[in-house]
Amino acid sequence: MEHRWNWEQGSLASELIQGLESAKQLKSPLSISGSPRSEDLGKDNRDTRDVSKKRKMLPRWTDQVRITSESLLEGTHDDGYSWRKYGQKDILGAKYPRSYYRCTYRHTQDCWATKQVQRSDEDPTIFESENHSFSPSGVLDNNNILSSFSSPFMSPAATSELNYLSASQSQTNTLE
DNA sequence: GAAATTTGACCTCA
DNA sequence: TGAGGTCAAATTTC
Repeated sequence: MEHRWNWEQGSLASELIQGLESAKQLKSPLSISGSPRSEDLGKDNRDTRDVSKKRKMLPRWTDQVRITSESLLEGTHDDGYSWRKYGQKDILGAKYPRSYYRCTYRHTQDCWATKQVQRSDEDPTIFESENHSFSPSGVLDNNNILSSFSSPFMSPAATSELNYLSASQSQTNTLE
């Protein structure tokens, strides 16, 4: 895992800058510190019942990225995780389904990170990614924070979404 | 044949 | 009780 980070940190740094620029342009609620959203923290704090059955416990944060033809040409970026899709759901009020991804090495490397990718209704070129990452000890790992924060969008997850987007756009073009 | 994705069912929570 | 999140069998891809 660590070797992967070293291998990628150069490109990740530029990705981070790009992501921040995109976030500024989008006026997204993205926090520079990559902290979990306050509303979610509040929700988690309220939930002090049966610990074993708790859901939505992991620290999480969202990021938004506009997918452009340029970013497509740049190829895929890896965020340090290998993501595997485990579900997709139609979300009430959302135009596009939400996809659910988890770390491929969940069992072999105790990697319990998950993320959700949701296309924006207003702008289908924007993908909102919500990351839930933590180390097995329950303490956030710095690499996890940075890697998930910096470039979660062109991993296989986003690539898959892009394929979907491309297909949708092709259909739209055909219909027009 | 192994790994990844799809998708319907099931579970949990508000 | 409905919506969101996860599981797991079936299917697809490499």
